[in-house]
Amino acid sequence: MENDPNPHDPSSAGGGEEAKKGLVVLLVGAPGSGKSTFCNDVMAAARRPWVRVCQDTIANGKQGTKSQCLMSAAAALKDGKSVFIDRCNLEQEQRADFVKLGEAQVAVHAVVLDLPARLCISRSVKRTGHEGKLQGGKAAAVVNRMLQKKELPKLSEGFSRITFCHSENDVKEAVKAYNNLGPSGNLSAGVFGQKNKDDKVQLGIMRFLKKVDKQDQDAGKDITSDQNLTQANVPRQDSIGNTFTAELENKNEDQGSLNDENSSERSFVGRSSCNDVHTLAFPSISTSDFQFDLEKASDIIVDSVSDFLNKFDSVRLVLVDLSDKSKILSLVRKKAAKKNIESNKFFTFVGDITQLYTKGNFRCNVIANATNWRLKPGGGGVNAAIYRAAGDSLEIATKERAETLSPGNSVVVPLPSSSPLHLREGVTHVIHVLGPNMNLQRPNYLKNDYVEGCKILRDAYSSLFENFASIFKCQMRNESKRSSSGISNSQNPLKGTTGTCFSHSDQKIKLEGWYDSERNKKCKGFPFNAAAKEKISTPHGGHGYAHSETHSDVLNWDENSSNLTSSSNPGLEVKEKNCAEVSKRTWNAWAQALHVIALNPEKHKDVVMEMSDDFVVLNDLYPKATKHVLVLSRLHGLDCLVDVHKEHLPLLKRMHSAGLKWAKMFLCEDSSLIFRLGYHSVPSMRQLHLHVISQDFDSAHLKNKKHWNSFNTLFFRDSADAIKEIEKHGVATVIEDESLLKMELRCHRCRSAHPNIPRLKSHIANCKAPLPTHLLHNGLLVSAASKSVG
DNA sequence: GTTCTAGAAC
DNA sequence: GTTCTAGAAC
Repeated sequence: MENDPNPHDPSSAGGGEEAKKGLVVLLVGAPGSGKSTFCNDVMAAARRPWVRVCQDTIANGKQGTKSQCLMSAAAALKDGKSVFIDRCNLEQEQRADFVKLGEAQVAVHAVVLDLPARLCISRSVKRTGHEGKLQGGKAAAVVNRMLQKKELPKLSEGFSRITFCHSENDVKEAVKAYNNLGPSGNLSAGVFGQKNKDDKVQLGIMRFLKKVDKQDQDAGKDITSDQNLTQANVPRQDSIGNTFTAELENKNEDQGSLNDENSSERSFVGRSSCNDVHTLAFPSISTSDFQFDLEKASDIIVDSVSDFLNKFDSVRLVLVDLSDKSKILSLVRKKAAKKNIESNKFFTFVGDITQLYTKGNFRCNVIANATNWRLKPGGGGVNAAIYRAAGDSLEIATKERAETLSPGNSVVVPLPSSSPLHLREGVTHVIHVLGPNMNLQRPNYLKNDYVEGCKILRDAYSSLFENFASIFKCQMRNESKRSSSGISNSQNPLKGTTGTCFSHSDQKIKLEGWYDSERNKKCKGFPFNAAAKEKISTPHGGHGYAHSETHSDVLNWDENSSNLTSSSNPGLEVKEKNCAEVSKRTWNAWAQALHVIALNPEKHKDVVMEMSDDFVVLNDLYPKATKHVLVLSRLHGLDCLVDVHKEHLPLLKRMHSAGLKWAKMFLCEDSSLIFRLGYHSVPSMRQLHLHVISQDFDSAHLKNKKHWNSFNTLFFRDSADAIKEIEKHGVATVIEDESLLKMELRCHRCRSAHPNIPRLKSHIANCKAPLPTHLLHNGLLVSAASKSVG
């Protein structure tokens, strides 16, 4: 091979030892962007041997495959030549294997021919005799479709140099640079010529959100035009551009551009479409007048926000500060980025919390007030500003609910519709919250006791967020009762928590009355005292979400009875009914397959990998990941998780251990795998079965939204959590809301949203973000590093 | 659970 | 024209 000069290469004779150092240059551009012309122009007057690898001609002049291109390129490199990869390379996934050609021995460059779409289309439409047979009318549609998928290359993909060309002149300059490159020379590393990298990204999310005018999608338009976008779709952008600073730019620097789409969504949503999303704006608690340490406070904010957002979808939290030089905002931004907090759900905002809508065009239906223990107006800062802006009605409404507040607590006050803050800003509730005080001039001074201080600050944020949740939970329940069609998924922020009305404010606070009469009737009967403790073993009455385990210790929920459920809870009534339906459910013939195997495993030795008296292990017939096995209970009558009670705990633990053992065995074969063990809330197949599934989700059998969401929403109940809950309450919380299966498609690592399964799959194949902290920290994953779970 | 397919979306 | 989803049938 080494002595087989490539016929495409005019200078394949090679050079001395130095000339053996090749270079890989990936051209990136739509059809018609001039990739082949670029290669030809460089090669016509090159000072080093080049090979052009073109997929359209690689198979004896005909269209070939990607692997043929890879082989041809590798051979040329081995021969000491430099290689142009002349294919569109518009998506990261398409580029990845070519980048690997470098293997640290050879520099890999990208030249991006990012010319106007209109120009590419007109060239493609006009040309005849194109190598890839892409010409004429068909070309316009193809170019447009390809450009929609465009992901601009990043250095983090493995390129040492990226040159962006936006005009014919830029192209000429780039040709010249590569022309002049001597046999042993190299061009300096870095990104050159990039402009306005968000152009396409904004378009992407606009399309995703179906906000782009139909005509903009027509073939002849320059779809990268920023002007079109803003004029057509983002009215009033100017009025808010200066104040809205939802900027977590450092987040996931090395992830694919779809994550960038998420960043765009963050600001887009903030501008115009958060009216229908429950949004809480809150100031930093205790860091101003109460002089709490900013570093510690920012850690607590980020942790609390992260915990909360893990529990709910379609809700937003906004940390607000008046100053654009705010230290707390910048600390939180930095830490939120580091923690991979979902950037479309958590924002920072520079501005006046009482004028978010009128000055910032940013609608928040709930705002938090960092108040004083007497819940009185005045003092200064946020408290004074909110009382002033809300008028007397806030003071009156507050008095009706509570007289005082102790540190670490909060109280919800519905804002009368006559309040200027309600009328003008659309704020429906104010949540007063009191944090720890480190200022000796103020009451409850903690004398620099940061152990106690941090605990109280965590409690304060937990209480604040729980109270925020209680507002939309009660509203939703009411809506769902009013509407026979139920709650649409897009507006349902619940991630499956058991519906409860709760408050974390002081005992004397009046809890009824802040929601409307119908809800009131339902919620009034809810026990707020220790009596509820006895009812915790009520079937399906456990807490809603595994994360609350940690909170419950801190907040002593049993004492407050705030998150307990009982049969008087409307959310629970619905739930119990559903559970009854599930247990009585009839199973179709196709759903009996596992049941049949469980009862007679010896007749299915072809599929059964391990057999014991009470379970069998088998490969999932349609695995949704590289490794996906089922640990199948053999107990008759135990069909799904809602059937499981305390007496089944030994069985559940044995199944868990078996699952763990198989995961560890797979890890010995491939240490890069990571496993999760759990149950589907509502299984499709009869007979209790535990899924042991690797988190790559790399499988052709993973085909639709239901497949994805059944493993990546609260529909999937981690085995370790289920066991803990059954130990504690006698039953496991089961999220029977099937709308979970219809949720938007989000990457299980970085939480970026994707419009369809193929796009999601190509993203997850490359996403390097860590798995969610609640899985990592609660021992719910089995990896080579941990090799343990639960 | 899967397969098939009409029709929507691109 | 191709891709993708979602609902029906099994």
